[in-house]
Amino acid sequence: MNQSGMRGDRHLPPTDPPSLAERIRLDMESFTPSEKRAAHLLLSHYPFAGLDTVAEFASRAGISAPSVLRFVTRLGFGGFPDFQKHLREELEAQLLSPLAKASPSDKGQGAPALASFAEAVIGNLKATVENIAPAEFEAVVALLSDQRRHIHFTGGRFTGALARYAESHFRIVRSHVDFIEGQPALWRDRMIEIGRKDVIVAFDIRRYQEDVTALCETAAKQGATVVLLTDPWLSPIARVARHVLPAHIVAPSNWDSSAGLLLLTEALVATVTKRLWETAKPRMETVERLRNERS
Amino acid sequence: MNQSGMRGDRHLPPTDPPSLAERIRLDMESFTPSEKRAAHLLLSHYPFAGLDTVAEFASRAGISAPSVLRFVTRLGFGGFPDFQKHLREELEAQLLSPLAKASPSDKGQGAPALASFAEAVIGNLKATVENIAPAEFEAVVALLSDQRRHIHFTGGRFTGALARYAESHFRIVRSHVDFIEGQPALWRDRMIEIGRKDVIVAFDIRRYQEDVTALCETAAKQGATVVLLTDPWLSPIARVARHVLPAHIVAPSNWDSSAGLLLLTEALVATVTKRLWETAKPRMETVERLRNERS
DNA sequence: CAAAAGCTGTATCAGAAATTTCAGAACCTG
DNA sequence: CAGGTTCTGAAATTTCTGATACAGCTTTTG
Repeated sequence: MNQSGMRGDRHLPPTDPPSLAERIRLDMESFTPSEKRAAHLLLSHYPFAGLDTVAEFASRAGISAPSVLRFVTRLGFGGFPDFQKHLREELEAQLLSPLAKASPSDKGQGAPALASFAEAVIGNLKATVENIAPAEFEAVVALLSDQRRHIHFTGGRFTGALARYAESHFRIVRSHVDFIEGQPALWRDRMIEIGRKDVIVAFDIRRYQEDVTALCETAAKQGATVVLLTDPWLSPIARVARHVLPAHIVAPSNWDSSAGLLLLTEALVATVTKRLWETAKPRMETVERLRNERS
Repeated sequence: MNQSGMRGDRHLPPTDPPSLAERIRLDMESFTPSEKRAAHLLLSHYPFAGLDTVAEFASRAGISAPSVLRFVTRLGFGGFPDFQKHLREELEAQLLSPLAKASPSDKGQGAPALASFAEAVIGNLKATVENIAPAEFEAVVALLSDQRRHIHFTGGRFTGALARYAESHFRIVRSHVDFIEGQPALWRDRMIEIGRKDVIVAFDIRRYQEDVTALCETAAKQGATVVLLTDPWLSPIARVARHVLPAHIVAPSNWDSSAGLLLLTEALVATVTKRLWETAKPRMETVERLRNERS
């Protein structure tokens, strides 16, 4: 009986308002390239991007005005004013309704995976922030803001990318910054130069890598200050580290998430940049100028 | 010259949002009768009543269009468009930061900086997830799960680290994975081998890098499929990209945050790993065994 | 590889919207 | 109640926006 009902309830979204944004996401495939640009712009600043003029919208999206018009026409509106009116009404309805926020549970295949993954990552970030001792964070900032010291970044097979990311930013903010490959053969020789004025910033999460540990132990033995970014179970490097910043890493995946480590890294970059602004600003301008000249 | 502080607009109240509505309430007495009607209409449906046309607003308020114009002029705006723009911006600011109550008070201490930074990053992640088209994400997963294709990762000076991060994971999950340096000299030769069966996954956010764009354009010209992870303003690579995944990147820093890109990367890794589990599992075990043997 | 179809931007136009002008109405003020 | 001031709206004016036609280009298809 009632066959339609059987499959129907699997497709009909239980959520009330068939938001325009949702429709756009679903139809994204059928759009032409420039329509996709318009769609992305609109979704990224939904719905405010659409409340400006056609010219403004087109300019921001990097397409021409007629393309914008064709876009809104394809969405089923009679014209741009119609489109704007819809956005305003939707916005008003949404703003006046009490919750309305947490609804958009998309049905598709990819979305739930992405959404739940994101949720887990966000949980990690919150937990990470709460478990960082302010004094510890501040101490690391002070260390990295000391221009007389040399800063060396290193990491394991996955976290090495984060170390590189950190290095590529700090290299611009201040001098005496470099990256050390994890393989012993690559750093054994350089260890002769590591001393009391050096800082090793190591990234290491579980499946702790022996070569990174060895590097840090050697450096510490020579008097270097070791800063460790790791997981809550603490890499063995913690034994020789002056400062430890742990991040939560568990995600619904076969892999650990490094988002917390990235958060700490970026927060350190941001804070140190502000603290060294007087000297960092001219450096950044110079770098920018050199880049432009080259091209 | 240029004595800061002389500017007239310095009398900003210490309280955060000097909402227009508040000002109108305070100045209500000084309005003329028809201006009061305009003010009441605006406040009763704030701010949506002001987003319509002058004629509409005048009609609803029961006054004439010129009276509306005089009203907004008296409020200090250069014209009706200015007035509307202000309303939109105020609305957007209010809607986008239901969390960001604490304004970026740069007290310099470490912990608040970390907390507010984390809040911004979390906001970015949420916005990123909401603006990703499920079909787009799914399409990319399918592409990266196709074992017959070759996957190449690349990125700019900062995002290159993310590309490496992605590569170091996918390399273990499946075969035919590599990393391409951004510098043209390093990839020109390899381009000869790029064809229809190749997939280029490019990371590129603003200050878009010309060499990465050139790489993708060349690859696309040879028939490769280009996947782009970028910011909401879309790297020029979007022109040749089959799929685009934009991530929000604005943070209270002099630098952009790549957390959204990392989230997408890790979500892709997690999903593809699950999909290829049959073949990925033995691969991962083998990798693990080889690592242990070596040490 | 050629033809067809589709997509996109430039140039242009029509029309609507905001703004100004100005004369009359309402309201004080003495 | 007359003179002056302020306020208001109809109509004229100007600005600017959204819409369209068309041609070049890219991609697809046979």
